[in-house]
Amino acid sequence: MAELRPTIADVAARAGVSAAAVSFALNAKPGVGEQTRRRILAAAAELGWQPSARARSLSTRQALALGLVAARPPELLGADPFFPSFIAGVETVLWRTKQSLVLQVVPDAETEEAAYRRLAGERRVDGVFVADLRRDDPRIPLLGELGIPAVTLNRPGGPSPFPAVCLDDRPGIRAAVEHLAALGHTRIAHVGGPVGLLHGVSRRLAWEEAMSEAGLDARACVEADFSAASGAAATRTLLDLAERPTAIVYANDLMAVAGMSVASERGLRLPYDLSVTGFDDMTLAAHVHPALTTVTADALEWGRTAARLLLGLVAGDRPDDVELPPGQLVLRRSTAPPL
Amino acid sequence: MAELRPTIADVAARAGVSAAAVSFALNAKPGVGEQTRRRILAAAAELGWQPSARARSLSTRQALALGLVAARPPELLGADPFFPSFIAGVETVLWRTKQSLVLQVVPDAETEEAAYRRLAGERRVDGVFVADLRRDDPRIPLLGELGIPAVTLNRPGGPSPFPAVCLDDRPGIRAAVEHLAALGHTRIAHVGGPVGLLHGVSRRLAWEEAMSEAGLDARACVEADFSAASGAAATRTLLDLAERPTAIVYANDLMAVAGMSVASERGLRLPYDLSVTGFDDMTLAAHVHPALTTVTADALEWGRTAARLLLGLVAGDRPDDVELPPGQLVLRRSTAPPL
DNA sequence: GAATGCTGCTTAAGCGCTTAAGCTCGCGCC
DNA sequence: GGCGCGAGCTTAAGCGCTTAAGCAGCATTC
Repeated sequence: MAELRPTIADVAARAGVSAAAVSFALNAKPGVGEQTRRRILAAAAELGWQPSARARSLSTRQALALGLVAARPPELLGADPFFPSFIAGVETVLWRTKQSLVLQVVPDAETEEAAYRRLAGERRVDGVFVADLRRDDPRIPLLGELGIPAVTLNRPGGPSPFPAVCLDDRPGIRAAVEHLAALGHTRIAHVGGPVGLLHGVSRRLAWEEAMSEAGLDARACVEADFSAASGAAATRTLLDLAERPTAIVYANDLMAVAGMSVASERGLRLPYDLSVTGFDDMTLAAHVHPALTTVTADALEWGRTAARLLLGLVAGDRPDDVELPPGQLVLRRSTAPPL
Repeated sequence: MAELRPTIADVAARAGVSAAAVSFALNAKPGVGEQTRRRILAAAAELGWQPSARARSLSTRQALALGLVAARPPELLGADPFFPSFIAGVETVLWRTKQSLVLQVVPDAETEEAAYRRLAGERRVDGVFVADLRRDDPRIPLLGELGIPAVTLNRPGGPSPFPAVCLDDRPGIRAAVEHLAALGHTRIAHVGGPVGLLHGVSRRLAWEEAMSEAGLDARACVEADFSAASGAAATRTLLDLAERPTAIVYANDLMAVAGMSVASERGLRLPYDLSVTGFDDMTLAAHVHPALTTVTADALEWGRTAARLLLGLVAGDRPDDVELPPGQLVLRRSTAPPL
């Protein structure tokens, strides 16, 4: 019923040329006269022909696709605004180059490795993005061994053969601490991400540094895992402290929002009894009460840049690392001088 | 430097057989002796050979991939917990079948159409998921014309050649209204999604029906767009009403959380001055203050089921629509009798 | 006027698989 | 002993493109 979709041969026949000529015309290669080229393009349009990506990629040895594997438990994946925005950024550039994004969501780190092996082994993608870097991340050597181009989000701790797109989260955290210190806070706690994750520790270290520079004691720190539940739990721990903090710097917005709720629940009035800062500036941050003072993180731009870099790498460039402008502290209502 | 990856010919040579035999052995087809099969598999393992997905799909005429196009503005994409969870569900089943997911994120409905055309035209995917159905959704005829298998999330309004995976959101909304009415509320407002979206109107209609069944007046309704900002704005409108509602049923959690913040900001004490319900049960819902009474929506399971259905369809089945169990109202602290 | 070079095509091979068809055994059977 | 037959392979074609190499025709060049 539905007739087979046209192939390059059909287009060639209709335009009265060989298949090779069609290919040349389509890819804007020299060797086809202007007249003929137009005739071919017209024929292609009339037949509604689009070259088959599979045939193309078999003969060009390119997948014309990039891969992203997200190793997060499903519930965190849904809550965290990072991936969707990053992906949206990636897509804006892939769209233009007619490439596509192959996404793999896996529950844990073991499956993650298998996912990379598969993506590379089956040659489904020309390159991959590496997010959520861990300490001594096993993916770096793995990808090196698999021989697949990759771009890392931020620089891994050890040596890496891959270019990185970096967004320094330290200035934002420092700014938050400085802001709180300037308001008069002295007991500023931190709820961090997992120390296994590089951006977990980097935010924590930035907090410690800024604290010591401000001459403050940097001991009130709880490790959490970026989830709302863990943020709430960490907040309870901190609020139970004998010397209760008057401000908490959270490593992401999600935990900050959960923490604010815990504080409210305990009858603390925000921001007077407790000041709070987040990180990410997720859209909801501006719409909680009090609106959350946080640090922006342009995941969209991160995605765009990473995509451009990876495409370049795949095309044979030797791109340098790129440093994105660090996030800005945006002041809202969740911070105030301590009572 | 990195030697070329092995092809089926290398494996065949090493095992001392023809390429065809390797193919048979790999795909568990008859016609290869047990001995030989083992020898082939061993050779493949030694070389670390994996069949190239491109070559495979060219010759089998299958992309071995499914497509999902998400047409949402990037900021909403990031905030909404639906897509990530849905995708995670899809992936759990695709992982086993060695298929992959091709994701396209596009900013608007026009680009969306082009995205489907491209996915189908380039034959990058064997089938697509259709989410966020609209009234008289143009994608239904489009996909029919493109001749690509599809599965819709919920049933489109008009006739559709495609099977649907349905999750009825009406019982949840009705339960919310009934719960509020039972608590003694009479002025129960609704903040709905865009009427252009089927699940926007279906939730609204469910609210209206439940209201009229409870003998209540169903006029306090504001259309929003599922975003936090729009939820906040809608809430302001409602709270400005001469006859201020004592309860608001939101069409999703994000708007509900934003609405709660608006109410707090105005000095209303939740849930006493205003009861609130959400929809989706995003993880954050349990961690706001007061914890949000909402309706569960198992996006993960939705993804799993849709993936199975689509794989079946692609394989030539004629699957029936499947009806998922409707979401449950989960009672938390954001609802209470009116003062 | 033959050699040279370009332009604008065509031919043919190849990408790495799948699969229909064919071939070669060894075996049972009459 | 010849025959058919199935099991276990191999051969070869084909999937729909790309691209190196070839070739015809014509304009230049000396």
